[in-house]
Amino acid sequence: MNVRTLCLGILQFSEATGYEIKKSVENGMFNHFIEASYGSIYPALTRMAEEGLVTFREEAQNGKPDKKIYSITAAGRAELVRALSTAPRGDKFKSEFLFVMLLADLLPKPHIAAVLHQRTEEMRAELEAMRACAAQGGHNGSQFVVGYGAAIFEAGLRYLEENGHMLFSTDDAGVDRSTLNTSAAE
Amino acid sequence: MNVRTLCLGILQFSEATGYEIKKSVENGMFNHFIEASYGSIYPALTRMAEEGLVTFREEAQNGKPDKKIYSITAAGRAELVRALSTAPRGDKFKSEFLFVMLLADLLPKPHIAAVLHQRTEEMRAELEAMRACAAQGGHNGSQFVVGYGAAIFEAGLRYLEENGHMLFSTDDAGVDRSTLNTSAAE
DNA sequence: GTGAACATGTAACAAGTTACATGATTGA
DNA sequence: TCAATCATGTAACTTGTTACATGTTCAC
Repeated sequence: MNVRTLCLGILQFSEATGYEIKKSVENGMFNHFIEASYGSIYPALTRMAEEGLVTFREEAQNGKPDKKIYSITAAGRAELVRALSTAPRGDKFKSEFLFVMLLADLLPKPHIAAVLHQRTEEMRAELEAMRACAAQGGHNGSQFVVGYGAAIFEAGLRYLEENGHMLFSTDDAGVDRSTLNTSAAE
Repeated sequence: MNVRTLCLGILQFSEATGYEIKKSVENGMFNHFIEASYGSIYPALTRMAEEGLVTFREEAQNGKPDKKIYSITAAGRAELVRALSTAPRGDKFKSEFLFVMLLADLLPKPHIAAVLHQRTEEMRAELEAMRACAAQGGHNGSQFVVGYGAAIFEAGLRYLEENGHMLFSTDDAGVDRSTLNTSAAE
């Protein structure tokens, strides 16, 4: 999924400026599974306006550049539906944190403890933010999506709390050379 | 985290060819939070060999190109530790599936049902593969990491099973225009 | 005899991020 | 007075993916 579709999806909820789109992706209800920067949002909006997928009206401002408030058009909605209709690709999850934990043996234990603690706190904060969003309600889709995020974060957090100690038990046989490449499919 | 660090981390477990690194990232125990393609692995390995972070011995093969079996060096290990010591960036989760669910209103219900069903089956399969990996054991780090993945997938799967129906209830007030951009921090 | 697995490598391309440029206002 | 928020936009840069090139063996 590209930034274009992302913008169309957000504009489907309500008209917005590029700035607002960025903010809603950064702090809003969906920040846990979506991402985009100004450098990709602004060009996408400009191009889609040329193509008739969105329109905008300008609002003059004091000092700041004119505000461009974008709305999705019928053509844009059609394009959005088309994009949403192709089978979604599998979820992508990338975690530097887990990679560090995987190789925890190589690092001093106090450092591991610190990293673990910090990640726990981050997740606690994110979960709380999500629950606050969930409490505000919204339509079916957003409730479902926020609920999913909360479920995942809860599970992750609980796992860290209950299993973090694994990284410190002194079963120091070094790394296991036999099972790394073994997949269940083999 | 870049492909270089990724390769060093895997070589820390055991020597391997570029091909094997790719496979272990694709099907191995850690495929749920790591990713890399041949097009990034091979150049990384070549360059790191030039820099002395890894070494390799060649094994002649019939028909196939010579096998290059890479090992991490002391310098490589130092570089790995250095890379692992900088604070890990927050986890990144991207989900086209959730984005489609967010906008489920726009699509025919049978289609949503199909997408939901497919994602459920995919996750069920992935979870099973992960549990098989977990059963094989491994050192602390890998157990922790595989366990984390399993916990997350279990939670996600359970959520889909228990809440999928939300997307079909006929509370058709359209999309909610008021709560989209509202973050908990505001 | 057809496709998958094995095995390496490159070049063109895609997509997005970072950093910069500009500048008023507002709160700590 | 210093940082943050509001507001748009561009250009250079990173990073990695996709597709191609090559060729054998093995299982169905």
